[in-house]
Amino acid sequence: MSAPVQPPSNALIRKLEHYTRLSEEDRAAALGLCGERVQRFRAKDDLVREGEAPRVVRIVLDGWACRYKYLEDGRRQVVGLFLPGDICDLNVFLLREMDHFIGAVTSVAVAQVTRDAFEALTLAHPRLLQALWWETLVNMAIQREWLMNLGSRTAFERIAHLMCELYLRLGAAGRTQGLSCEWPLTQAMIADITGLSTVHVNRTFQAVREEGLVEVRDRVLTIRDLDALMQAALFSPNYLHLGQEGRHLDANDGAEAALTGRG
Amino acid sequence: MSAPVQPPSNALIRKLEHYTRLSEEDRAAALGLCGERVQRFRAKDDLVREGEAPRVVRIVLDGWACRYKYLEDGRRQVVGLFLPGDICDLNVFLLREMDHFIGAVTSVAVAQVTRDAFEALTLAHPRLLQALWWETLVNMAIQREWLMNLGSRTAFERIAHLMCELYLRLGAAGRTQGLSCEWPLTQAMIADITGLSTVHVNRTFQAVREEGLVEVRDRVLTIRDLDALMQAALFSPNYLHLGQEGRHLDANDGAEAALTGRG
DNA sequence: TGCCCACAATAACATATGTTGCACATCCTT
DNA sequence: AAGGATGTGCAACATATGTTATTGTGGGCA
Repeated sequence: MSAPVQPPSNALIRKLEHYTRLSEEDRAAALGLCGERVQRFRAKDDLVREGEAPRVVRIVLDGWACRYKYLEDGRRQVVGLFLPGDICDLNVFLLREMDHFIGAVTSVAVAQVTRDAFEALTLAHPRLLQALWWETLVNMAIQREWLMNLGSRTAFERIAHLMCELYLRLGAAGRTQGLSCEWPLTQAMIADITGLSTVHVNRTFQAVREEGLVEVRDRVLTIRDLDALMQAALFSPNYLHLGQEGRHLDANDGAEAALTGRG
Repeated sequence: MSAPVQPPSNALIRKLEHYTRLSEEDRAAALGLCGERVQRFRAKDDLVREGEAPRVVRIVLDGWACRYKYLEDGRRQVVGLFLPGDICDLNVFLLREMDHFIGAVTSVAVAQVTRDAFEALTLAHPRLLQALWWETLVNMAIQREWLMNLGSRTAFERIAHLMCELYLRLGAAGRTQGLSCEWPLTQAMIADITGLSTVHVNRTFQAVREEGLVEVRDRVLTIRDLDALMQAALFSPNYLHLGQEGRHLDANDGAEAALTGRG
């Protein structure tokens, strides 16, 4: 119905090629997935609601989304962020009902792949399926690192760590420019991600800026000292599993270069 | 070499049948997986170390294990618990190196399935593979709920929630008796799971007991009032995705009955 | 028998983070 | 131009949780 979105370069493919080199056909197949039933949502709308029966696999083409849950008394926790190229859940349709919400952080475009379409495509392209499995494993690793964040890091470290992670993840999807990337997160949102109060996020966010580590202006984050930021966050990029092979080497791309910095 | 372990009833199969009814052949195939290269570890030994290249899929047959990570300065966080019947990571071998440790909590027996064996078996038994995918999705849901715990719940709620979760997970694996289950966790361990200090775990653990919600003696947890415990924890079992169909209905099994209690 | 070690318990105190409440921009709508 | 919504900044104060240190207990082991 609506015309498929063509992001500057396809974020999913770009990301998957951090894991493996895809053949021309695999790339075409991946592009096919991204062209399935593209739908747009406005910021703050829900793509998926708790209790629904999952029917499709969603791929974020553009914009940011998040997973979140509520406690009975209204406390809200964001338990995951989707950036361009991220897949909401391979094979979700095996579950009877969703245990959480997925909401749009910014306006987003998502491809919605039916079970049949998904199975047909991956059956024909085992290498692509393997790459999607890798994506799943990396997502699980990111969840684990978020547990580290909430369980063991201070407020300052959590916020700095979030910045490092998002910057590198966006870099892997080809969505950074030098040391800058979009930063659409409000402080209330950061509070729900980091498990802090908005007031404390405000205090701490300022501290990160005052240390000269980052700048934020017009919804754009610019990292002033990536090394220092990573150190302050106790950030180690290994959990992102962005290998060396098959990388796009943009002269201009700080995010990818940073990966070699530390083990 | 060593004789395959035969737990009272196979925890993996028992758990998978909460999702789907397996055919005789599927069950035999699952048992085959559990018989692969069985190895035993003593409590506190590591099964897997950070930085290693993952070669096999591990299935916990008996005993408890955990995933954990360190921050550079030594802070430790447990980011997951493996109970009997749990699978360490489907397809881990797609990753170049482990980003965390897996350690034995108690003495454990694990099956170690090579990539080839795994692929051969699941190729022949698509329904089993689907059940294993379900297992993976549930593990991701559990991770999300742990994020809720660390990000949004108080110390009291975290500990109560952990008890509810482990009791129900053990129940799904056929490892509970009435309202009791094994409880091998030291308070230091609980601290690393819940992101609290040992001192505060001690205080809070006592509070949970003094509220009359649970009792612990000789490494056995007995829940005195499951409903009240769940309420105090803001616990909702939906994220465990233990459906109604295909259940083993043991008269004696409080854990399964509890699932119907709330949505 | 005696020593050591792991684990639980407690006390006194320190502090990171939460809460309440308000002020002040900016931006959009009417 | 007014009004509301949304997001940031800030102050004063409250408290949940962390820290350090010590004690007691039981089990394993020489």
